[in-house]
Amino acid sequence: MNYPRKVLVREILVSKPFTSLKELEERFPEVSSMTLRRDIEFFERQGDVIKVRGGARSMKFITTSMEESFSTRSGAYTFSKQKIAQAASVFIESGRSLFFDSGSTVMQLIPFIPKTRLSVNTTDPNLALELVKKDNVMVHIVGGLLSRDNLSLSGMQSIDYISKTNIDLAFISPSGFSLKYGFTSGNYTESELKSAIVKKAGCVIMMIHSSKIGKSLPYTFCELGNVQKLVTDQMPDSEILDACRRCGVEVIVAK
Amino acid sequence: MNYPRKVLVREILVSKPFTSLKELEERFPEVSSMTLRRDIEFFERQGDVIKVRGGARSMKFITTSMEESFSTRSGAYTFSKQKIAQAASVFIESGRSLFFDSGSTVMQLIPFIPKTRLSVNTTDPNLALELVKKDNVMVHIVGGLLSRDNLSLSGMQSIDYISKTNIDLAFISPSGFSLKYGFTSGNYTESELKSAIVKKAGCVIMMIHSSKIGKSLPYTFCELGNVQKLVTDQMPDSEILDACRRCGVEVIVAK
DNA sequence: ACATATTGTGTTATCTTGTAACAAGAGATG
DNA sequence: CATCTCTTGTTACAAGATAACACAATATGT
Repeated sequence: MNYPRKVLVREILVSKPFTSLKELEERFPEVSSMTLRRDIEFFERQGDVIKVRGGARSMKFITTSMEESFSTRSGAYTFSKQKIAQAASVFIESGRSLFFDSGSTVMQLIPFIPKTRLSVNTTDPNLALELVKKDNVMVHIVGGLLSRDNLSLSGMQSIDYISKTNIDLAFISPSGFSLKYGFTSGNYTESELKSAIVKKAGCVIMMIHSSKIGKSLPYTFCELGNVQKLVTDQMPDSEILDACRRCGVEVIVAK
Repeated sequence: MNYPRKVLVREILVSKPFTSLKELEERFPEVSSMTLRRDIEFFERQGDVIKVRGGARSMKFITTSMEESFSTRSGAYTFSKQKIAQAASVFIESGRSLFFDSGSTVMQLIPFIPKTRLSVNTTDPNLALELVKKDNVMVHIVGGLLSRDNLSLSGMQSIDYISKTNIDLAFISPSGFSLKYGFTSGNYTESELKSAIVKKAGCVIMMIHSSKIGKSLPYTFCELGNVQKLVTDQMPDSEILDACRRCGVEVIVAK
């Protein structure tokens, strides 16, 4: 089975994001366009390309272009999460040791990280893999058990790790916040870890989407009094604002 | 900005691999098909779908179907690496605590892991994220500094982590092996860590592609005498075989 | 409030592209 | 040598995509 044409067609197809049928026709005038269509069909079955009107798009490029947008906008409320991230990012100063919580809100911080020497610790391997692309950041992953639910690390080893790490600034995104229960999480080992981080961090910045304010989950990992900044996307109600004022928590509403 | 239709359209589009325009027309008879086309166009720009003849294909499904083949076939010598992995996998027993080194060779182990309760520690976040999809495995990530070069973890914290972890079986893939220098690596902190792992592991299985035998890199992390098994894809020369026999190393050639 | 942009939508006519079906040629296989 | 399968070419037809314009609804600025 030797199809020199097919091999060449494949090379062309995978070499760039889109190849038009026209292009192939010009490149291979010795065969009919139907044959080239069939070639495209063949490589679609192989999973190399995906047939679109007028030609084919290379899978390789589809996935890489996906990844770019993936890290920035995934899930719900992306726009407001970006705003929150941007507002929170102003507290990042050169040379600091940071902690980044797992989750989509904190993930949005990545594009806003200033180009200065930084050290970041995180419990989120996906976030770490994104972060390592920025070459001004030393990326540390907190060891521990990887949870299947939210792909974040926690457990005994992670607490041990944190106990030996100095953190200037911790960016945490809680699953819920209410005046009654404080900042809460849905997972025991995780809340245990977050709790340890809050204790060690010089400054705790809570990044919380307005939709999570008023909600509470089973495990409280810290009280309002333990944090320094609260960044959200909508002005919280006066009761919460009062409480923040009493506790000395600066409230930042991202616009 | 409230487009109830668009939200619904999106839900339909991303819920399955392919949605035909017809389908959307039936679901939304109140708008023209042109509008639905434009919706598809919109979500194509968003990166949610990709427009094909007759409708749209969901990105989510495209990438997941891609990933299947991605984790298995990536990089050079994939076929022999799979063979090595398969041969090495027979040593995995239920209930054991394993260590998986970073790298493509060890990555190939994943499909061959038996469906029994296992605990795996790894320095490779990508490997961990693959592994966590298998729900019989407890996945632990060794904490530490994430290297930009090979996306693996090492450093002080990782050694600390290993010192507190019991490992029955360690699967390591060295960058080089020669009789003169033993098993070598190109990175100091990594070789330091690998060295610590070899010391702690009950059984060390070296997975090494034939192309790396005879090569040596700057840092030796262990000698032939420290390992129990050596899995490779081609019969090594007699000098190496002799040395293995003297050191009590079982040589497995994957076929 | 008014006038002006902007945006979303519908309609049509036209054109491009894809498909299906059949036929012919080239190797392979008995 | 007959037959089978696989690839390719041809044609006619159907389906889908696009562009251009028109109109309404909503935003925006004064």
